[in-house]
Amino acid sequence: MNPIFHALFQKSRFLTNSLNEVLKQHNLYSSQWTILYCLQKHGAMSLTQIWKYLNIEAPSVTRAISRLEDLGWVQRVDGDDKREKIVTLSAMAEQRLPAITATILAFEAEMVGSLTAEEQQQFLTLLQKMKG
Amino acid sequence: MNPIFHALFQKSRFLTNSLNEVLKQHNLYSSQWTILYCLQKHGAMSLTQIWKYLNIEAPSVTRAISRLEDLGWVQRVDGDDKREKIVTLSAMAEQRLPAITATILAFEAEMVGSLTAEEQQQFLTLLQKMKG
DNA sequence: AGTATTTATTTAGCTAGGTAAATAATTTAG
DNA sequence: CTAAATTATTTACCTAGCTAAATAAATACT
Repeated sequence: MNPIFHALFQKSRFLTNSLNEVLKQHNLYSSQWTILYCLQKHGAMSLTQIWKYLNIEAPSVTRAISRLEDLGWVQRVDGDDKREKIVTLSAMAEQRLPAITATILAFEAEMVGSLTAEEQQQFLTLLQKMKG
Repeated sequence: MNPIFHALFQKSRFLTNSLNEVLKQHNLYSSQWTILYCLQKHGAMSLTQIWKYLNIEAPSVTRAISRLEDLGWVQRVDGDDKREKIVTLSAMAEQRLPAITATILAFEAEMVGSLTAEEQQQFLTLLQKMKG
């Protein structure tokens, strides 16, 4: 396997695992946090808006939202267009998200901390220059 | 989410999906190919050698090997140490792997082709410089 | 207005990773 | 030499992505 791909996949797995480790204290998984963060940033969103924004498929979002709803982090309500479901953060989520965001920011800072700001920018540029 | 992480996860997903697409013509999934490639490169390996080398957990390898065995790509034989199972490529795998490797190399070359050799090296260096 | 097409969501089922715990064989300690 | 600890693999079950197909509502066509 091309060493670039190998390293990229390894790093991706390592980072999600580490993120999950950090999120354990908040009883969350990384993909759940991704959705909560998205809702916090954009306000109420339909499922379609969420999966298009996160660039994952609809069924993955349906499942994640169902779980988050069971756990009390979000609510699903019918939209004016009765086909769509609008997802909103619960009061519990609004209350807890600041602390969670703080731990995430600390984690992210630590992870990329070994790179200078310039190197981080360089890395992003190269990543985006790759095909896809 | 930190844009570096976001971009890295997106790219990782995009690449595995693309790889799966390319491997469809050989009736393989990317993780299966990873193991076949590993065996081709190193010869017979025990399960433990495989999961340590690929840096994934043992149960993931057990499952993948079972599937590959069902499909006739590998055999599992008892080692001298009766606890361990040695995995070897089947004749079918030996016969087909060169063609598969060729399509993979073409795919990889296309994917990183938008970067110069120097940029590729730079990218790898930055990736490895990141924590983990 | 009534039918056909599109769109939003869900369901079912697949690969692919993870942890925790069970089992079986080997090695180590007393 | 036997009991305890370690090691290799497997099993069970979780998240997390995917595709294909089902369902229900809205829109477009004639």
